[in-house]
Amino acid sequence: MTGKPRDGGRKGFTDRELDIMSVLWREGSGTVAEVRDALGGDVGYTTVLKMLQILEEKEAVSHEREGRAYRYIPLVESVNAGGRALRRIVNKIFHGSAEMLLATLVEDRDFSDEEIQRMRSVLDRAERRRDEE
Amino acid sequence: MTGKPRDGGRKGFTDRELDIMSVLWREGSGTVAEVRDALGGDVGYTTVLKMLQILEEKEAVSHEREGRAYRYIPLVESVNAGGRALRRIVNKIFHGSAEMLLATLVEDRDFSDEEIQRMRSVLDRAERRRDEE
DNA sequence: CGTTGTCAACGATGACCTTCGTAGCGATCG
DNA sequence: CGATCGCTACGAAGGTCATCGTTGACAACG
Repeated sequence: MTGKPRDGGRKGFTDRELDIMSVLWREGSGTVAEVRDALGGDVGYTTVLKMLQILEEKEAVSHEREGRAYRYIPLVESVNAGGRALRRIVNKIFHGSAEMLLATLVEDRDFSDEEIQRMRSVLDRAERRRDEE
Repeated sequence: MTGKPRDGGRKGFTDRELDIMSVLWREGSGTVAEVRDALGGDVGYTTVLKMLQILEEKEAVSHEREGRAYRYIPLVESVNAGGRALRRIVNKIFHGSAEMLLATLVEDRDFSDEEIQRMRSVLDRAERRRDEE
């Protein structure tokens, strides 16, 4: 009857936590009020504050004083969080097949030619990187 | 002080739930004992049963009798769950950029030439699908 | 027929998530 | 100066998650 241990660091974000991290990644940093505004203002001020304090306890963000308020700064990088999340999905849902993942992604949404071209370039770069070593 | 409502259907899976759904997707179906074995046997029988009952309550699986036991069958398809999870990630972490997502994916792991070729084919198909309509 | 083993149902437990109410503190306004 | 405002700190409330103990059925073994 243990429940899960508090994630002292490293794993994943819950929905609300991800909402908040998303704002910080996009803006670079944010005070409580700024984050709350970016979320549309439909959550209470103290709720956002509490989430930020919990995220700090998990070492996902830190803060520095700015006037009377705190400015919160992400410590975890979005690319790292994204890599973890993608690994989880490709393993648990697509049985390790990146091809199936990509197929699901492109079928899910209509991408422009430019987007598809850029994705192709990503694959080209990956291949070139492979070849030259 | 509300907490989140129990997800009566549709959204996402928690870690353990995903472990279990992953087994059912891979095997097609499973009894409690089969799922438990597939997970490595390091969780209690009643834990697995309970999770399956919760998943059934969420309408992610159903069951039919098989001898004295129940056989659980996934109702949610992996591709749908994958699509939802990918949308969440691309929006919240990669700010809507599928290119960034793909770049993170291919940098995270070393793919073989065959895998990269297959991913390229996925993009080709997507483009062809776009052109012919 | 009693013991043993497999199985589903139920309830409890402990940790966490998300939401706020309330309080305290300093600055600003009137 | 007193009221108010913006801010952080504290803690509680109600819900989920993940785990399992216990119970009761039922069948198979000896």
